[in-house]
Amino acid sequence: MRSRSGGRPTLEEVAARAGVGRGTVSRVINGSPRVSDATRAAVEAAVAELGYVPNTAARALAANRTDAIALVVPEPETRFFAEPYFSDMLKGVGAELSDTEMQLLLIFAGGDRERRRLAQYLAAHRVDGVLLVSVHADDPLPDLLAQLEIPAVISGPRSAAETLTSVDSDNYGGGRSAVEHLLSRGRRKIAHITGRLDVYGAQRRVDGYRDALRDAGQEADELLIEPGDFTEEGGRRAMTKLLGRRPDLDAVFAGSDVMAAGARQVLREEGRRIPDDVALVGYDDSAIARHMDPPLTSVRQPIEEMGRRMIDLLLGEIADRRPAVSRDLERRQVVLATELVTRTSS
Amino acid sequence: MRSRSGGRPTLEEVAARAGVGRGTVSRVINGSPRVSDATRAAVEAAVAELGYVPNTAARALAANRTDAIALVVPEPETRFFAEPYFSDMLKGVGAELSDTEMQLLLIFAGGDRERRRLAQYLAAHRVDGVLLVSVHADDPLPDLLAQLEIPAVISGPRSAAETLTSVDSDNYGGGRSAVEHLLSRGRRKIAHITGRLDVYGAQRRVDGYRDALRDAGQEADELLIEPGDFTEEGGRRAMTKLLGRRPDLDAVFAGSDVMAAGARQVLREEGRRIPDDVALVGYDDSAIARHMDPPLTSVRQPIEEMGRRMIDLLLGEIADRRPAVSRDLERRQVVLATELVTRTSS
DNA sequence: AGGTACTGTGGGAGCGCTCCCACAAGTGAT
DNA sequence: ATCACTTGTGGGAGCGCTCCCACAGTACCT
Repeated sequence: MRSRSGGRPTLEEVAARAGVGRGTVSRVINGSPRVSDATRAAVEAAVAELGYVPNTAARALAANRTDAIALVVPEPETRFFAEPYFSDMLKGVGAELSDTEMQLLLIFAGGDRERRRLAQYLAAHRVDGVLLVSVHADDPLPDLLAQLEIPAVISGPRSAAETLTSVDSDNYGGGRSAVEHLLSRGRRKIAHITGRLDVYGAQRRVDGYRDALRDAGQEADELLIEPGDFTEEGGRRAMTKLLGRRPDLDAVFAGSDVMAAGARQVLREEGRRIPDDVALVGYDDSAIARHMDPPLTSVRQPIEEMGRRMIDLLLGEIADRRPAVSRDLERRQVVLATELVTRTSS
Repeated sequence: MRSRSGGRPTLEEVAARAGVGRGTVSRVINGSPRVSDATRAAVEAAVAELGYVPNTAARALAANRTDAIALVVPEPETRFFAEPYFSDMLKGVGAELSDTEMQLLLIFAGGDRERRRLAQYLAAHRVDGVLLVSVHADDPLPDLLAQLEIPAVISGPRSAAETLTSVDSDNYGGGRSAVEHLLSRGRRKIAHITGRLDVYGAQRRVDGYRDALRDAGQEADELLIEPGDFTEEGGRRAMTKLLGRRPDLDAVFAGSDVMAAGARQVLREEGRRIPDDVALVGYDDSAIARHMDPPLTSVRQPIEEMGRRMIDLLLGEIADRRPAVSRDLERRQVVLATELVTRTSS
């Protein structure tokens, strides 16, 4: 029961089979309401009998869309797998996309070469939209996307003046809550190991740290702030420096769980007990936090939820752009609340 | 300097600009040798001036190919991120693909729902070929691919009678080498925690284990063999059973590092020293093996290399099929050597 | 009765390529 | 000079859809 030339059945063949025109079949396939029930049933029967599956290439050509979006990770694969952040986000993205026709592509653009390939790829408009995660302040990718007029949503704005639609967690509030928690536990000399400061979110956590101290009538002591780089080794280095400068510190707020793990090692080596001598708070509430000894108090970001919201917004942008509708510039910056998960390290 | 209607430039426009015909531009774009140097230069100049990028959809429609291949993972995302196996394979795949026009899609098909979506996807011929990893014995996916006549390469054949092109590491040899190593260290009561036995590779490791013992004049003791499931918890369970049945065992060969980690915990709890009382050997040589205490002797599989070979073979199959050339059925089952990495656990 | 509106349908035009046939021009043997 | 190739080139046809215009049919107003 195969069609002409042994190939896959076409719209036209379905139309012939159902005794209707091409347009009608197209309408049924695309769920247009302007089809009578009887006709719809006839077409659906023909589709089933022939095992018809639309030709995506033809559709893409005619409709000028691809029904695909890309999750672009401007990091090497290794990093992607190492950080649970991405896995959680992917879960949210996948979930939100699962009742859609959209196909998700995962594109790594760590090196220069991959960068160039990606630029070509985007220039060819091979995707309808882009999800951008983990972007640094000076990354030109967002501007390229804007120039190509490709709908895009960024996770973590590059700055307060981000022009792209973005979804973020409340890094400022997260930083505040960590410090407020430590203050409430009676800590007074609270150090902060920051993330990479060219990441806006890390910057905001520092702001939260500062303001929480200020609101408690305590000006931040610059010697208690040491920049890290989100790695374990960076956490170790920062902790060592902090202990050298302020041996009397009684708490550490690290900008990520991984850095907290590094800090913990140094504290142990120096004979400081956690939390008795020094309280420790991390950020991300990743698996590391739960398995650390002692279990780590950490600021949880709703990463999966962020993934879902990003898809929401992106699909919205894509839909908006289709009939060249006016775009509302409000509510393009979504910020989700964080939550402090208290464990025995503080 | 943009083309008609503000859209992207088309082949036709490039042709006009270069003062040649459409066919000629197409030949240049596709690297046909049948173009004079002067013409080629003119076309390339026009392409550069207009910033021409071919429309993939149109090409796909006209040429009946997609220039995309899928890496299908019949597991939930979680598993994918948890096991370093996938990350290494992806690295090899990416590397081998990087000087190609092929786009790689990553598709997870853990649940039933995803399965059905994937089937639709494949039926629509949205990829030119498929890479299949981690397939169980009773998985219908390979047959679906065969039926749809989609080129595919499988990592780890389903059985000795695998019909699909496959790339595998020498599981049999790996199992042998682990046991031979333990024998050479003077161990005589060597237990084996197997992987999931519906995975052909796990089965083969058992075969290697058995044959190595037999060749040493020692028949395998069935009470020393306990099936696991590749998880840490499974390793614990199996180890507990083995110790119960054969408290005098002096070595354990685990079918994966993760299971070895589980076994190690139980051995510790039972007060057995590693390697003094019980020698331990794992499989995969993953990060776990290096970081274990004591560092774990393990059988290394060249996973990245496997990824590269899979792409090689797949691209070959795709190319072969294009002009309906006869296919050679030899060398369709590639087996790569494993290597025992000796550390202090044995 | 005529008008106006809406609903459902058919099919032409066209999306931007590749494939392939036709053909001009050049090359070398006869 | 003729023929037979080869090389380089132009452009028609067609890939399988979507978009949209045209139009028949029906419904409901004047």
